[in-house]
Amino acid sequence: MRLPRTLAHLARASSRRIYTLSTFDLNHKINDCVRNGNVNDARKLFDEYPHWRNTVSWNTLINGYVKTRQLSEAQKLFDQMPKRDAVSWNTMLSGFRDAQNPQKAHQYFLQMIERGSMPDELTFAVLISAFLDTDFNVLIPQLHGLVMCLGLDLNIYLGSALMRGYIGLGDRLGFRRVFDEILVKDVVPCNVLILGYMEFGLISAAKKAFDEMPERNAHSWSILINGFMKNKEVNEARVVFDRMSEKDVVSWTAMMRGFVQCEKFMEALDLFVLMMNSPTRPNNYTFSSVLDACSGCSSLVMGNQVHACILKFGIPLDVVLATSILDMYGKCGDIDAAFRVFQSMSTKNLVSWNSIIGGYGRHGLAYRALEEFDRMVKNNIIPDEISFINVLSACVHGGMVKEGEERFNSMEAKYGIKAEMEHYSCMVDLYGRAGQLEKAEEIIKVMPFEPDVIVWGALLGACGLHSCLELGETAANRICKLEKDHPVVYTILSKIYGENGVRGGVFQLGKMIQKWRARKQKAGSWIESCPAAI
DNA sequence: TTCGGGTCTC
Repeated sequence: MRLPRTLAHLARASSRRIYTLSTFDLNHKINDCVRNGNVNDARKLFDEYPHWRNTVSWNTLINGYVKTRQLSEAQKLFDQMPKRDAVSWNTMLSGFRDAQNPQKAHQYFLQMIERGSMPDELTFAVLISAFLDTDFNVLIPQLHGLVMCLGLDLNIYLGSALMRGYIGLGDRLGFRRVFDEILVKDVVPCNVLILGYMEFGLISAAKKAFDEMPERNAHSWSILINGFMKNKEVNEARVVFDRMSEKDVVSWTAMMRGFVQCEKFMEALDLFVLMMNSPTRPNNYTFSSVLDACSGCSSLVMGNQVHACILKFGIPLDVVLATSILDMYGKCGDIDAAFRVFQSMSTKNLVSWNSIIGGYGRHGLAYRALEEFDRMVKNNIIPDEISFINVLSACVHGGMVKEGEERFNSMEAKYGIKAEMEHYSCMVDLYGRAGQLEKAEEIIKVMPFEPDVIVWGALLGACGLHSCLELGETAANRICKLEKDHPVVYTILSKIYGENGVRGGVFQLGKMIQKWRARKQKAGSWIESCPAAI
């Protein structure tokens, strides 16, 4: 028997109704899983109901993979999608941005246009943020032009990203023009305005912008503090910090970090103690800065306490924090502890290896430093210019001239790394200390830059060590031309004059010291802090 | 369903 016509209609209508409801439900459920970080559950739902999927389901799941850093899974899904919209492309772009892969972001953007998807404001916001601080940042003004051609709005997302783009390019006018052209502003572009002014050293403009803000949030205060610190205005930063009614972990950390950057290590540690007595709890960022402060004043006692504190708080030891700890031990004189931390790390990156190599070098264990360098290369980590600074200075302290020479020559030949001023000054130091002063002089002659104070200082130091009068005077003269009133110059020169029996020279130097009111430079050591730690 | 601004290691 056939169903009456009206009933059949009803059945079809209700099945359609169920169909749309279920797609809505499915997407909500997938989104809930993704928000809770359960991508696998989201995937199960996605696989279970293939007929209910629409583009939103695909996009949501792709976003789940992107957010959990499973880019290859995201890419697989993206390739299988029957129909991609701007959201799909934007999601992939944000994944490449988070993975710091501007090439891929660029490539996908071109594909997006080729395949006829229309980019929107967010596409450009994400793309610009992917290009920030990379070689691709030269494309940002072109993207800006494209935004204008397409007639897109300069909304708060796109506007803030563009402002940051121009800040990165050092384009003060472009940055300011974009701010003025943002149609409806909220607190974020105003914060970026302060950030930019501070970056360009326009402190009073930044202050004015801060004072005139219609509303402020935690970011505004931290940006201001950071800006003052960047411009070495420590006192101004402190005034702002003290004015803050609700200090959060970021503002505390920014303040400590600033003290460390201005080499005010004790102030940083004092602030840490204050923070521990406040309701705010430190995080891994805080501890990185505090450990840096411990290294700065070579206080193993404090360093040990901070390490214990990290364990007590149960802060997860990621690569960055573990590296900070090992670096602290290396700089505070406990190289064994540094190596234990290094060995215990399940993932090590280039910075971790550089840290341990630097630690061994600093302790005069040049062989160990070179061993670790070779072990690093074997582990498929490609050395950078800092690896070589550490390796070469290890050779300097270990007096390993031949090894140092070999490593220096391998830099460009093997790894394509151009030697910088620091590498050349290591070589001058290396030859100089070994008494090969002609070779040291030769390095200065062949280096492709105008030698700086450190290079001449290395040569002068070597001349002091080997009582070389003529070359010592040359080096001292060059240093005085570059930087007046350098106390070490007088100390070493008077030693050279004394040992060469040039009494007139000693007398003249005495007068010069009086004239410049130069004092013998103070020396520092971590030895005094060791016994307390044992 | 994609979303901007503040603190991290050599």
